[in-house]
Amino acid sequence: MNQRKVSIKEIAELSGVSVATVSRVINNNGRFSEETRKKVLQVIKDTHYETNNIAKSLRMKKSNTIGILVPDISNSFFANVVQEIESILFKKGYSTIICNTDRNEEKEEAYLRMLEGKMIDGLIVISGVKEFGSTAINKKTPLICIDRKPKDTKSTILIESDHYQGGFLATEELISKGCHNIAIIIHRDFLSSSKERLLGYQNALKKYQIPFKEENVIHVTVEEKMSRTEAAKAALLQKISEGYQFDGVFALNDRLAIGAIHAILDLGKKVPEDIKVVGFDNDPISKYCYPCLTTIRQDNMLIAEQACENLLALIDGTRKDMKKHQVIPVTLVSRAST
Amino acid sequence: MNQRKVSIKEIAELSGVSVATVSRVINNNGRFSEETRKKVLQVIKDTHYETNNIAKSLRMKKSNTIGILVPDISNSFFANVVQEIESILFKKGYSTIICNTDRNEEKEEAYLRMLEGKMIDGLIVISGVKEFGSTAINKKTPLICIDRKPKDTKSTILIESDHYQGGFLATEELISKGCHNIAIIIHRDFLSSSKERLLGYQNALKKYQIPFKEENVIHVTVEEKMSRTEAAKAALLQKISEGYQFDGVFALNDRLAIGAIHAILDLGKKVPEDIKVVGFDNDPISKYCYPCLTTIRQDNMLIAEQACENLLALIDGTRKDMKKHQVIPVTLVSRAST
DNA sequence: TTGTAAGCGTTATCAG
DNA sequence: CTGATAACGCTTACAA
Repeated sequence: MNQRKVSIKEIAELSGVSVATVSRVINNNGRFSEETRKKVLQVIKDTHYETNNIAKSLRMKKSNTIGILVPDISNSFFANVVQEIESILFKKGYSTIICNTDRNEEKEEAYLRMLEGKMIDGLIVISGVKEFGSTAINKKTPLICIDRKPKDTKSTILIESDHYQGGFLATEELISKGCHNIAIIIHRDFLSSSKERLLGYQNALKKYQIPFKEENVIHVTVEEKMSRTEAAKAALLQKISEGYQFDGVFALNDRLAIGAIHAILDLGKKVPEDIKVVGFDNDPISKYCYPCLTTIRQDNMLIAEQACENLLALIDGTRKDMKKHQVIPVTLVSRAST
Repeated sequence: MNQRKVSIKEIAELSGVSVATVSRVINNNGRFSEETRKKVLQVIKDTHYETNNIAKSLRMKKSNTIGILVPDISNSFFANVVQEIESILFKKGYSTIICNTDRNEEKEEAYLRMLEGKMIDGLIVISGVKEFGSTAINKKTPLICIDRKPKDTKSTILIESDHYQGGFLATEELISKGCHNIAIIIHRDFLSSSKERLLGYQNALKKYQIPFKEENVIHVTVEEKMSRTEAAKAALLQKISEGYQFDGVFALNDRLAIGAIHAILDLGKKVPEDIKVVGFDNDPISKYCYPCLTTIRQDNMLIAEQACENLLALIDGTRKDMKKHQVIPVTLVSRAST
C-alpha cells in the first residue's frame, strides 16, 4: 500500500489530459470544461496527489514561507508572539520557519543565509541583535521588526509595546496603593524599552509630586549561570543590608520581580502588606507565584496581528499608509502583590 | 547597491566556465583545476552568490528540512525539547519547520500536507493526537515520536521519559520526608504517561508498606477557560471540604502542584511543614513559586538528542540497532516544598 | 477548451 | 579536467 509520490504528469496521463490542464484545474486558473474538472479532481483524489511546493516555488519565485528570527523561544513573551504569528500566517496559507538565534550573531547570520536559500517571501525579526545593513537578506525581502530595530535604521517597520505607558501604569499602581518610596529594578539598561519604562516611572512620580531619587534605581547584572531572579534577589538584599529602605518595587520584568519578592519574604516582611511589588510582561509565573504578581501585560496578540498584517501588505505590495513605528498599548494586571 | 539575486549561470559566465564546473566547485564534487576553483570562488564572493536551495531540493529530492509537530509551543517542556532539537539539527545542516498544532487534529492534518509539499526529509511528532495510518505522510518519510505514539503502532520509534520511575521517585521523596497519606492529583488519566506515573506512585507505596487508597486519587477536569492550576486548587478544596485529610501531595504536573499549594496556603496550612508537595516536569514556575516546588525533571536535552540521532540515522539509512521504544531516565529535583 | 513547450536554478550523466 | 544537456515538478504564454 505504499504509494510512490505522484506528480502532475501522472495525473495528466490518468485523466487523459495534458499537464497544463491539470494545473489549471488545480489552481482554478484559466478555462476548462466541467467534465475535465471532475475527472481530474477524481484522479487526484484517488491517487492522493499533493502538489510539490518546492517545484511550485521554484517556478513561481514565491515560497509561501516566511522566516521568524527569535532570540529565545523559551521566553514566554517571545513564545507567545511567535505562536500567534505562526497561527495567523498559517491561516493565510503561509508556513513559517522559526529560527532560534540564542542572541548569537553568528547563528543569526547563518539563519539568514539559510532563509535566503529557501526563498522566503518575508521576514519577521523579534528583538534582533544584528544590524541588517550588510547581511544576506538586504534585498527586497519584506521585513518587520518587533521589539527592537536593527541599527540600519532605514525604512523598516518597528512594532513594539508602549513601554513608557507600562512604566507609568506600574508606578501609578504602587502610588495609588500608598507607596511613597519606590525602588525600580533594571536589568538591561541599554535597551530602549528599559529606558522608556524608566521614563514612565519617573513621570508617574512627577505627576504625584514624589521626588525621583537616584538611590531608588537598582541595576542588576546577571552573572553566567545565574538566573535573573537570583540576581535580583541578591542585588536587593545587598542594598537592604546597606540600610536601604523602601515601600514598593517596580521591577522591569517578572523574573526580577519574583526575585524581589523572595528577598522581601526572606527578610520576614510581607507582600503586599509591608512592601508592594509590580512586574512587567505578564509571564505565566506571575500568576503562579505567591503572592500572585501585579504586572504589565503586553498585548502579544495585537503585536502578532499587526506584524502579520504589515508583512503581508508589504509582500502583496498593497502598502498603503503603514507607519514606521507602531506602538501597542499595554494594560495593568492587578493581583495580590499590590 | 541592491544586487539582484544571482544564479549559478551568471557565476559561470563571469568566471568563463560552464555551470557544471561551477556546481562542481561549489560542492567540491568531481575534478577541477586549482585555478578554476580560485576564480569561481572569487566570483562567488564578489557577487554574494548564495545557492538556491529550492532548486537544489527539487533536483536532489532532498530538502534538508525536517518538520516538527508540537501540540503547544508555549508549554515549557515542549518548548525546551523543540528548541534543543532545532539547535542540534541546525548544526547538522538541517532547517526545521515547527508546527504548532494546538492539539487540533485538523490543523495537524493540514500541517502534514504542507510538510509533504515541502519535501521534508523527516518528521518529529511530539505528543501527537493523530493516528498516522491514513495520513498524507505515511510514505517512507522517516518518523520519530516523542512522548506519545500514534495509534498506528507499527514500526515507528517512540522516545519518552521514564514516567514510572518519575512517579516512584516523587512518592518515595514524600515518604522519606515522613508522609503517610499521600494524595495524587491526576489530570489526563487516559495518557499512558499518567498511567505510568500512577503505577510508580503505587509501587513506591507498596515498597514502604503503605496501603494504596482509592480516595487518595484526585481526578481533576479542566473546564474551558480555566487553567489547570485553578482546576486543581478547586478540586482539592472541594475534597477537603468533604473532610478529606492528607499529609502529602504528588501532582502529575507542576501546574497542578501549584494549584495544590495555593489551596493549602489558602486554608492557613503550611508547605512543607503541614503538607508536602511534589510536582512533575521541572517547569520554570517550579523554581519561582513559593515555596519552591520539589519536582521531577525530564531530561529534555537527552530526549532531543536521541530523537535527532535516530531521525538522522533513519534518513541516512544507517539504521543499525535502533530500539523501537527508548526510555529516558528522570531525576528528582528537591526544593522547599518537601 | 486544451495542448505544446519554455523556463525556474540545480545536479548528474555522458562525452570529449 | 571540462562542457553540453537532461531532468526535477510545476506554471504560463502562445498556439491550436
